[in-house]
Order: sequence, then structure tokens, then C-alpha cells
Amino acid sequence: MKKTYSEENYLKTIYHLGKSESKVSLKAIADALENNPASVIDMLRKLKEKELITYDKTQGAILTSPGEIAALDIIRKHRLWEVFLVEKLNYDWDEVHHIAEQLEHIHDEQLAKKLDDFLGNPEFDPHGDPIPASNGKMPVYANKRLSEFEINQTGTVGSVRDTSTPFLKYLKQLNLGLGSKIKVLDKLDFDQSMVITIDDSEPKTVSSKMTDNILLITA
Amino acid sequence: MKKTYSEENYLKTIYHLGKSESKVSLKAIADALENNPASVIDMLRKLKEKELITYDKTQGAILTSPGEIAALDIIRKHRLWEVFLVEKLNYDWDEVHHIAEQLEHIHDEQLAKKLDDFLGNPEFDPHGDPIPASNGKMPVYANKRLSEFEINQTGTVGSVRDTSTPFLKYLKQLNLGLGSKIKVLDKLDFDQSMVITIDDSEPKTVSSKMTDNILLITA
DNA sequence: GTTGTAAATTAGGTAAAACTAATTATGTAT
DNA sequence: ATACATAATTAGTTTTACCTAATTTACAAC
Repeated sequence: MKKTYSEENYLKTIYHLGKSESKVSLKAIADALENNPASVIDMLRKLKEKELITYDKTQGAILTSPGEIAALDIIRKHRLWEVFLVEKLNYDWDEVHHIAEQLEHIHDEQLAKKLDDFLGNPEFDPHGDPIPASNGKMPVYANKRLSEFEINQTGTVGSVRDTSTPFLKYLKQLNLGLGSKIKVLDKLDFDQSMVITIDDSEPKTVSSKMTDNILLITA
Repeated sequence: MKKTYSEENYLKTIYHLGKSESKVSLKAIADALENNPASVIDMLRKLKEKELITYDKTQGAILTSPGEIAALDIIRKHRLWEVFLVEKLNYDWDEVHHIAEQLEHIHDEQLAKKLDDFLGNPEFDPHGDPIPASNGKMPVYANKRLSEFEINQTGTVGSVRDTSTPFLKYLKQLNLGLGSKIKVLDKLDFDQSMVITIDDSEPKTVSSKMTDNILLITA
């Protein structure tokens, strides 16, 4: 089912709003798109008719499965084009958004895949946002240092910033690797060292030098 | 003055039709765009209002100077994107037209120039059509073999296909170089040799092997 | 519980760009 | 010169995606 430029923008907006808020209200969409609420309700009815969203006043707008697939497809194209503009055409990362807003609506069966391959299948766009795969899956990414965690917060180790042998040996000795589940039990104010559990084993104390170099995927 | 998608398509179409026919009739535009004549006349009035064309029933549509600049800008973008699609994304030359039709309408001040530089400032698109420079100038190009000329046709030598020393020496001896003006006086059926003048000097007879390797710019 | 405000909705309207159907103008052939 | 076909034009309609203005609904404060 082909979609108009405007429908695509609504789907994309509903997707983004749904990530940050639990309810996607008509008002929120109107604000995000800088459209009149009266215009928005028309479009919501149209998208509902096409079964791309569900909508009612109390639940707000929710993407159906086909709606989410469509939204992710547009976001994928948007982010791939941003990579192209920055890496190939030498735009600055802050100049590319409005161009990608146009490019994301180019329709062609093969285009996203060919562009993706040409760019070397990047996982993140120039702003660090993950690029959905063609099946809609987002790459999970490690974006938060262990040192920034609060007490009782948990996460999964996604990458390490220090790749020196001594550091990696130390991690091995701790039984900590990519995928390990970490929970912070305590944070010591005076030197920022932490008491943590690794995969629910016995608690261990680690230094701030260590926690600064571990990047985790938050839940 | 910013232009709509549709206005841009009309300007482009009028430009192309103007190259092949002396009068660009309403009917011709309607056929080219597969639009109803009634729709076309509305748009012609709008473009006339904006002083991008002149139009009347007897003269047909004629681009004004700003109209032609706008048309060439769109054609430039179309052809640059075609080069991108074929050379960078590995599309076949016959698959790219409908994608370029969409990409040509992307608006950004710097985009065409950056794309042009990225592609290495190509002079021709994958179909061999010349890419207008940003100032609207078309590269002149040698596209026709002397062997394909008719009797009495004239042209200017643009390039040679055989760059071997013996061939170039032979040309020098004939006083023929890039820029020489050629006129065909006669074509001999039995071996396809030709009688030509070079820069209006005395007639000379040249073989088909020679005429096959000379590319000319037609008037 | 009444009231005030924000959100949602309805009703009706506009602009762009297309359409159909009817009409007028033009040009060519006999 | 008339008639016929083709081209140009007019009038009125449709669709998409917006809008404004008025109304209704929801909910929080007192």
C-alpha cells in the first residue's frame, strides 16, 4: 500500500512520540508537526481507516504492526541518507536534517538496500541514532558508562572503551564480558568506586577508572 | 522564488519539448505529462503569472530567462542523481529514470554542487546526455560519427575514437583537428568512403575506416 | 459539585493540482 | 466555402491536506 508524503510524516512522528511518551495524544502530534489539531484529527482518521494506527481519545495514537513497519522504513531511509550526506558529501552533521526529511520520502524498492550497502551498512547515523535494519530491527547499542549508573540500576555490557590487554585481562578475571549483566549495589562518594554484581554472582568493588571504560545497554 | 514539484515538472517538460520542436503547444505538454489539457492550461497561466514562461495559443509556451534557469537546474540535478545511482549504487542505466524524477526535486542550496564534486564533476549522465553546469551552460559534446552523416551535412570535430599515432599523423596531414569544420559533399555507396571539405578547403576523399573514428558536434 | 482550562472534535472553508464535459477556435481537405 | 477534425478554452468538480472558528468533552482546582 503506497503512502503519501504526509502520511509518512505522521507515521514517523507517531513512532518517535511513542518512544518518549506513553500516550501519543492528538495535541502532541499537532505540536510536533506544527499542524492544527483539526488537521491532525483528519489525518488520524485516515490512518486509522488504512489500519496503520489505532486511535481514540483516551489511548491516543498507536501504530499497528504495518504502521510500525512503515515508520521504521522511513526512519531507516532518513538515517541512511544522513550518513550519506555527512560521510560522502561532507555536510556537517547539523546541516543534514532538513535534506534527509525530503530524501526519506523517495520511493524505490531497491534504494534503501543499495544505499545501505554503498555506505558499508552503518549501524548509526551521524547523530548516533541507530539505523533500523530492513526487517525493522534496531541495533542495540551501548551508550551509557557504568560510572553514570545509579544505585540499583542494571544494564548489559555492550562495549569497552579501553581495549588494552591489561584492562581486558582484568575483566576476564572478574568474569565480565560483552553481554554480562551488571547491577550497581553501591556507589562510594569519596572515590566514585562502585560495588556491583556481575551476572548475579557475589558483589565486587571496582574503581572509577574501571567503571568509566565500560559501556552498557540500558533496559 | 520557490517552486512546487509540479511547477518544476512543467518547466522541465517545456524545456525538453522546446529543444525538439519549434513550438511547444499545450497539447504537446499535455501528452508529455499525460495530463488533461484543461489541467495544463491552468498551470500555464500560473507559470505565466510568475513570469517563468510566456504563453499564447499561436506561440505556444516559451521559457523566460528565469524559467530556463530553473529548468536547467532541475535537469542538472536529475542527471547528477542518475550518475550517482548508476556509478555509486550500481543501478543499471535503464532503472534510474523514475528515481531521478523524484530526487531532482530535493531542495537544498548546496546539494547539487556537493553531489557534483563527489561524483567528480561528470559532464554526461549514464545515457550520454550532457549535464548543465551550475551556470546553466551545457557541455558541448561530440556524439555523431562522420560515417553517419548525410550528404551536405556539416559538423565540428569534437573527438577522435582512435588515438593511435598513425591515425593522428594522417589527420595532421589532412589539416584536420579538434574544431575543424567538416562538410560532406558525397558518399560512395560501394565502400562507404566520403568526399568532404575540411574548413572549406579543397575536397578530399576519406575511407570509412577514417570516418568511423571521427566524432562530431552537430549544429 | 461547580467552574475554568486544556484537549478533542465538528463544521465549514481554502489552495493546489488534478479531473470531466461542454464549448469555441483553428486549420485542412474537399 | 463549408465541414470536419484537432486544439484551445471555459465551467464546474474532486481530492488532499491544510486552515479558522465554534463547540463539546475531560479533568483538575477550589
